[in-house]
Amino acid sequence: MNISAAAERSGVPPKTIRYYEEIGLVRPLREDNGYRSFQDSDVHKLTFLGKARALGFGIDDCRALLALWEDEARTSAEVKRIANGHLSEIDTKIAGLLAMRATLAELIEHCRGDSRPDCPIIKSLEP
Amino acid sequence: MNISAAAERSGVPPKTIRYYEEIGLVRPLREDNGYRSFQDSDVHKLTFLGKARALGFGIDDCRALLALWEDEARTSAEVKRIANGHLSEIDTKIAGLLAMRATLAELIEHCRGDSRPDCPIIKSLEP
DNA sequence: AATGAAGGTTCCCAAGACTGGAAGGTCAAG
DNA sequence: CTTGACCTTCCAGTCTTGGGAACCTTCATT
Repeated sequence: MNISAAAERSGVPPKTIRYYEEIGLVRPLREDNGYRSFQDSDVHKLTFLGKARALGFGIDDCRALLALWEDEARTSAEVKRIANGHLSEIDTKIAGLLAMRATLAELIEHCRGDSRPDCPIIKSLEP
Repeated sequence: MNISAAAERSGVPPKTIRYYEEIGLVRPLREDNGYRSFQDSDVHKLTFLGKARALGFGIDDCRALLALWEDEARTSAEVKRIANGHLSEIDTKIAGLLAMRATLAELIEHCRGDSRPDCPIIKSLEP
């Protein structure tokens, strides 16, 4: 299977697949002509990676999760540990964004948004 | 005033100040020896930028807000427009993160996290 | 005067995770 | 044989810093 077929089946764009190969996440075989040759197992890995990325896992987490997936002796505790770490990061980001949002929304609420220069948003940024 | 003093007063690190100069957000004068020479107005701008960045505004928004701040003929409507645009982006990000968080939290909840390989988190990533 | 510390300067590299484009090889159909 | 759709590699850019090297200036101390 060529790269575009693998891309279509996995949902991961060709460019990204090449990048994943470059950083060692997948290792497709090569045809005599130099084209990458994807097995079903490669496509499965790519699909796995696509889903993990969609959940926001970073590349390093993806690498670890992929290794665990292929490790029959894995423990669910290790998987859970990684997932919990990622969850914490997400929560931190959400908290930061919510704080920003609250401040910003309040400023916007008090801004008349008319043709005058007077504006609490600008005012809040002033030294 | 040298760069480290300006950094201290504005709260913006020297490296970041140099970057802001590079992209034209501030234009400090230069001493004969080549050192940057910051006026109070430069420090005020940097402080303004620091606050705007802390609210999550992108560099382009910061540039626009800075211009509006210095424009006596500005309209609060224009400021509000930028702020609302940014609020939308924040809301989009929050929504994405909350969706991820919900999925991930549910998976984690159902993962026993023991020494066995069986794991709903990994399972959800499988093709 | 000489020296050393503490500042300043520029420039390059790294991050994360791709994405776009250029230059060129390969393949199947007409 | 040509066309067009693939494929390949390599280079560069994204965005906002942070780290560090190599070098210059200034000031204080020996």
